[in-house]
Amino acid sequence: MCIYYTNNRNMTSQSQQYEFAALATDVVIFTVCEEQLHVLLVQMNKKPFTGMWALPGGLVKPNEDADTAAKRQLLEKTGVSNAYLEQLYTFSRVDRDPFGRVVSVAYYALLPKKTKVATMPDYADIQWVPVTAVMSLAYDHRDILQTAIVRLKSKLAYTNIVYSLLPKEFTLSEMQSVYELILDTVLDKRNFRKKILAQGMIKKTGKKQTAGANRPAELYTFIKRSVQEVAML
Amino acid sequence: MCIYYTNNRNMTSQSQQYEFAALATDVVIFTVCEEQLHVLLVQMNKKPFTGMWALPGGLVKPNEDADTAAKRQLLEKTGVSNAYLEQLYTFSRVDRDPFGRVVSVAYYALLPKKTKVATMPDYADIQWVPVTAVMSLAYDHRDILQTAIVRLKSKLAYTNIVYSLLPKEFTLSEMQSVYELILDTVLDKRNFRKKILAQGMIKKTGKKQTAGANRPAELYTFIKRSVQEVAML
DNA sequence: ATAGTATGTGTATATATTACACTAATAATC
DNA sequence: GATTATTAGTGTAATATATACACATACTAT
Repeated sequence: MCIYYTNNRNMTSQSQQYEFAALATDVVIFTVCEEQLHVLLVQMNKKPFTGMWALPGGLVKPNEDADTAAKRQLLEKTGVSNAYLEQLYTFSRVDRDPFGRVVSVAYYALLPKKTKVATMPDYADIQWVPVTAVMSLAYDHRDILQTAIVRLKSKLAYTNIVYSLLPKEFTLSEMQSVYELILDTVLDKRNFRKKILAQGMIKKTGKKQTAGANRPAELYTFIKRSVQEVAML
Repeated sequence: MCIYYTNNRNMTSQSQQYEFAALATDVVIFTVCEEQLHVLLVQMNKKPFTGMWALPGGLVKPNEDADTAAKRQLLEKTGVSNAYLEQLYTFSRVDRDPFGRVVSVAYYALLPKKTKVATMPDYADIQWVPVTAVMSLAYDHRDILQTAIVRLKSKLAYTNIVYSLLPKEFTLSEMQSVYELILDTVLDKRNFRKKILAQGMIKKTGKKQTAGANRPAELYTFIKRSVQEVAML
């Protein structure tokens, strides 16, 4: 790494115009609601993507690392600062941005429910969209989204990150439903409960779900809300 | 992403000096030999890291994406062009390079055996080093190596990438030994063979290992040399 | 011929996964 | 207040998977 770098120590981009790329982050923000996996999209109001939808994102600032920039994006768009956020993949196709060389460090975030999002002045619109309803997106954001969905599926199966998609207190049916939606499977209720409870990662709160014209469900909570590598399914 | 970008369309780095980072790749190149996991390191001959060891890497060229740059690094350092190569993580700490803002997209590669490496004119030395013997490294390369080791361990366990660390034809003892070394476990020979053979991913070649003052081992080969997600252990 | 060394193999036990159907608790309706 | 509709909650038997464990085999070197 050093060798190329020292050959180009003056950091102007005049003669070596593309040696230095613009660095951006794009964040795939997921949530589950109404029995569907949703992703937060913004509608662009700048050429050449006017009217098109894209993932929220932006350039990394001089004093930021990519993690910080992604966290900032998440906060600006959702007001949430403590969500699960993980680096996904870096997309660097030379022609991925029509304006020039922009490399994007993509992240994905998981929110416990459809957070109310304020329309930003910089965008035409901002909305939660069911992932099944997402059509074409600006840039290579379709690829980024696809990569995020694959990652989410695999992480759900072998870690406990489901906690980040659930509210603090939740029912076992809600939890099972999250797995079924995202993994696109049907699970046996008794076997699911047996397995999840055997993990020892959740406990009863003692409380029960209030509303509902049927038997009220026990509310559970995660003992630790931190990521652990465990075969959940 | 678009909003910031369009505000800074002129791609000179004069006024917004660090908005545009230098983009580099560093490659953690692994191989197994002499019953140890080895990593390829280069010794630097430029200040301020003169004499220090580092991961092979370099700046991404204008017409390259990060994958291409990593592949080139691997080829330049080892002469190998068909190894397993996977993006690992992007390291972007603001002060990770003493010369300025350099963001590194790290990769890791797996080679079937200790490939002979030619000393490069740009480096003081280049060597295979057992990972247990690696002390401090230049930049944040210690972190990168650590991240790569963690990734390698987990990928070994739930995919078949072990094929990329083995020669075309190999014995079951060799294969078991790779798992034992990297995962730092002891495995039961009969159970290991039962499980691996049950996967149906390898087959006998019919040939036997020649040399050795003992019973010659059957040689096996992978039916497909491509990555599949399978619980191997 | 013998000694040394790594290869190759099977079975019994324990654990984990799967398949499967009814009762319980509540709200809404009559 | 009895009935209906709806989701919650529970156990067992069968199958599949994982584990623990010891000796005969095929070769080289002496």
